[in-house]
Amino acid sequence: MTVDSDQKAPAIRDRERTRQRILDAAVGEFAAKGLEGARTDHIARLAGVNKRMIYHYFESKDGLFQAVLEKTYATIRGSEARLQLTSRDPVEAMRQLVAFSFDWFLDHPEFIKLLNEENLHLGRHVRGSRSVQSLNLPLVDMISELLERGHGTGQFRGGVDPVQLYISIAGISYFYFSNRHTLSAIFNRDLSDAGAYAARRAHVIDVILGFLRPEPGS
Amino acid sequence: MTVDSDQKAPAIRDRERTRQRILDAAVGEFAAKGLEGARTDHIARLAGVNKRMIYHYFESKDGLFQAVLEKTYATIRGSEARLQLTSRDPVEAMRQLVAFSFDWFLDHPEFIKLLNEENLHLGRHVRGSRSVQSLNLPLVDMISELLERGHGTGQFRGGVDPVQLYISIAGISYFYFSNRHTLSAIFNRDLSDAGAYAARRAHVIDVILGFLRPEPGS
DNA sequence: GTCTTAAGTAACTAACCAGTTACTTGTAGG
DNA sequence: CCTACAAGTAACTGGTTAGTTACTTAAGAC
Repeated sequence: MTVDSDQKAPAIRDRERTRQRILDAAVGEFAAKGLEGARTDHIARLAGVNKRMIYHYFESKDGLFQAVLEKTYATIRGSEARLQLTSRDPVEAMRQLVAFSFDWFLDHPEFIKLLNEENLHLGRHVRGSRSVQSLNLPLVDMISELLERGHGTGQFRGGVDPVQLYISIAGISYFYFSNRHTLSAIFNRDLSDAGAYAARRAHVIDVILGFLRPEPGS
Repeated sequence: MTVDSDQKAPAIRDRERTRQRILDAAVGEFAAKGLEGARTDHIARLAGVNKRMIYHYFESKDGLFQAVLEKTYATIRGSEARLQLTSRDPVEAMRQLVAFSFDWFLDHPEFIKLLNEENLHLGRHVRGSRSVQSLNLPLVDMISELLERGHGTGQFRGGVDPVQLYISIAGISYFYFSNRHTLSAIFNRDLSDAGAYAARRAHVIDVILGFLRPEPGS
């Protein structure tokens, strides 16, 4: 009877690996089914791990969901921090920033699903998380810097609150993706194909840059 | 033994009333707990109706959820149709339209919750609903008319797709409300008080009207 | 080597919940 | 009046599921 016969493979014990496998499986399951819809048995099976391990490492289903949120936030904040706005021109740099935000949602549908779910639950996991709240916000800092510099050169209007603008940049893309299914049904038009994405991307950039144009008088 | 003793009240049989009571209770329950989180027993108890009646009138939990969505959409479409843009000036009228959209989300938090839930489920109830798809879209028509008229007077830029603009107007407000809880945690700032609402409302109007200003050259 | 601790397992349970069954009762039409 | 049918009820069921128990086993410290 060798190790690779039909016997169970010898259990390799690796704290970090097991934790990571559970987390990866949970992201998909929670994004697809929501917090109540997700099944811990299914997550364990996907992760190739005994269900008991979820409770060993994350205490509860809610604990696991919180860990998933923390991981997701850490990932996007990391990418934001690494974002190099290659152009020194504020208008071009802002265009890149808005495009980055749009593309992130396009490439990370699970991010949207998880945030929706968390907000349906009134943000109780995020509120309980030191980790999420301690992450800094690279995009808001970049927006501040660009607004100031662009206003200095006369390319942007003044008096724009960077946090409001951040929410607008995120929201104008986010809503399209998060509500794609109901919007598609209402407009009887598939908003999920490449052509629709390209059109939306161009529009979103137009709106933000159009808004930021300086007042005629100033 | 009179009717108002501790005996059960005589069952009044009223198809429409019972249906309506179930529907009203279900809106609250689904908005608060989501599709999986909602409990049919709880809906029945809230409605003061036997649980069997849910299945009598709506066939299944999913059927009830679909009916709730249909009711919700019918309500907003009705309000949109009754919207009187009092100003003949396109800029003023657009301001009113954007404000209407913002205020609707503010006054109807359940609308946002239900749409989020439906999109988490890939819009399967909306897709199965003839009723939702047959509703026309008064706001899109109004936006079209305003865009055209405003471009004619030189107050608006040209070449704006009314459907894209509709999605932007909705999204820029919607995201703020739907993601209020996570945003509040991230910014460590309460976005749910009256002052925050007023600031957001002003910003949203600014963004849309700022975008719509005509190109300097044209 | 052995011993302690943490990783891992299989089987279980208590609670829950969507949907059903088998029934009673109010009411509108003739 | 009475009867046919729809409205309404109480109690139940079968399947599911988060979380637990009682246990075994790998691996690092000394």
